[in-house]
Amino acid sequence: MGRKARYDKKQFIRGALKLLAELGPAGVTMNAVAEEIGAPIGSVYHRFVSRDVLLAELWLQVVESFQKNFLKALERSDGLEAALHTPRWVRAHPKEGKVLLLYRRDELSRGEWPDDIKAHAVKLAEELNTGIRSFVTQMFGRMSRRNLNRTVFVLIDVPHAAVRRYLEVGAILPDVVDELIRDTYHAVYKEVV
Amino acid sequence: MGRKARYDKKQFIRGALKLLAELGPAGVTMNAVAEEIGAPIGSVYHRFVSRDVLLAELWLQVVESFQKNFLKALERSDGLEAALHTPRWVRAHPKEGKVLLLYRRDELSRGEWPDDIKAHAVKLAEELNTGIRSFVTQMFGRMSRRNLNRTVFVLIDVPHAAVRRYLEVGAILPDVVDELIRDTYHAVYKEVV
DNA sequence: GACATATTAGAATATATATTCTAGTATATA
DNA sequence: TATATACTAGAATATATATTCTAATATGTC
Repeated sequence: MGRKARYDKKQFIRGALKLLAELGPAGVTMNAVAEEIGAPIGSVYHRFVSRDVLLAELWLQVVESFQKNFLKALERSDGLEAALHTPRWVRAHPKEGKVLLLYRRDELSRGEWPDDIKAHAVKLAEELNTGIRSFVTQMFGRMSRRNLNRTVFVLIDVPHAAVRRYLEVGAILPDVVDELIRDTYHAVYKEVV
Repeated sequence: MGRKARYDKKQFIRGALKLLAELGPAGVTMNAVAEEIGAPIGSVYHRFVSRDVLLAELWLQVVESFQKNFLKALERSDGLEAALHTPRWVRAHPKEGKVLLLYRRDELSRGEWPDDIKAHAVKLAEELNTGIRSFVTQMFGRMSRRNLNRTVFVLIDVPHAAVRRYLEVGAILPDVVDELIRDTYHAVYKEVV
């Protein structure tokens, strides 16, 4: 019932993603998003309550994309694969990579989120959390704050740090990145592996 | 010649630093800066051409503060000390730490910088660059892109990554941070040290 | 003490964007 | 074919902040 839609959420999010990767947060104005896909601004607001929510959905989509295979590697107890997932994912998804690694969530979307979006965020956070915790238990035999810290560092923080520098200047990720991540992985897990 | 100043640059920068660390970039409005130190907004503009320039000067001051002892450690060819400088400096300068590690320069100050500020930035960048390069030469016997990459990773990227997570949530830096930085250092430099 | 001027004061203005609002359009359903 | 309504359209509005502007004020110099 009612007229057929010419533009849907996906298109607006794709447009916003492009603008965000190319111009940064300030470039993602509602007019720019509309223009990017040739829609009137009214149609953007027909889909998203606010810019804040549009960016929130974009953010969650990016996080979900990143986490998907990262968690799969963890489930296989393949820590090294999980650590190397970051550069690989970034190579395959350059725009998403920029969003995840160059901006902070609260820089993109600051207001209160609607319940469904908040729920989605909680779900993703919990998935990541339990994924890492069960990996730690597998890996070390038991959970401890220290082991958790080391794992988060090796599987997430270091890979992100290794990649970020290149994304900032828009350079292609060299292979050294993977090499460094690998070295760090073995160093920090030396007692275990 | 003229009346005595009641407010100087330093005070405004200090005020902006506090706001930035507490509220993020959006909290650093010109009115807020003025209010922070009880000055009229006209006096802020009397000292700084624009918000952009105020933030540029703040940024350079923070970078300079960070680099000072970092470079000293490098000059002593003390790579480990240089790597550990990040968590130590952040503990000693929490507000500056947040600014340097949580925000990107172009997020704070986007416009064209006046010549003197640009010159200052170039000077700092060159100092860091030559400091690292001469350290690499000392350390490895010769300069190479690969050795430079490894060094930047170990001395800067990894320490920053280890610290960032805690700054984001306003937590005190635990000792694990130093431990992890140390482990990574030895791992990546294993052929050398 | 008078003058020149660096500085304080803060109200007024400019500008950029998010958001709202009203009108028109196309399609599913009856 | 009539009707309800999801959607398109984009002009008008609201709002937040940076910036400008004009008028005082105090202090060093003559």
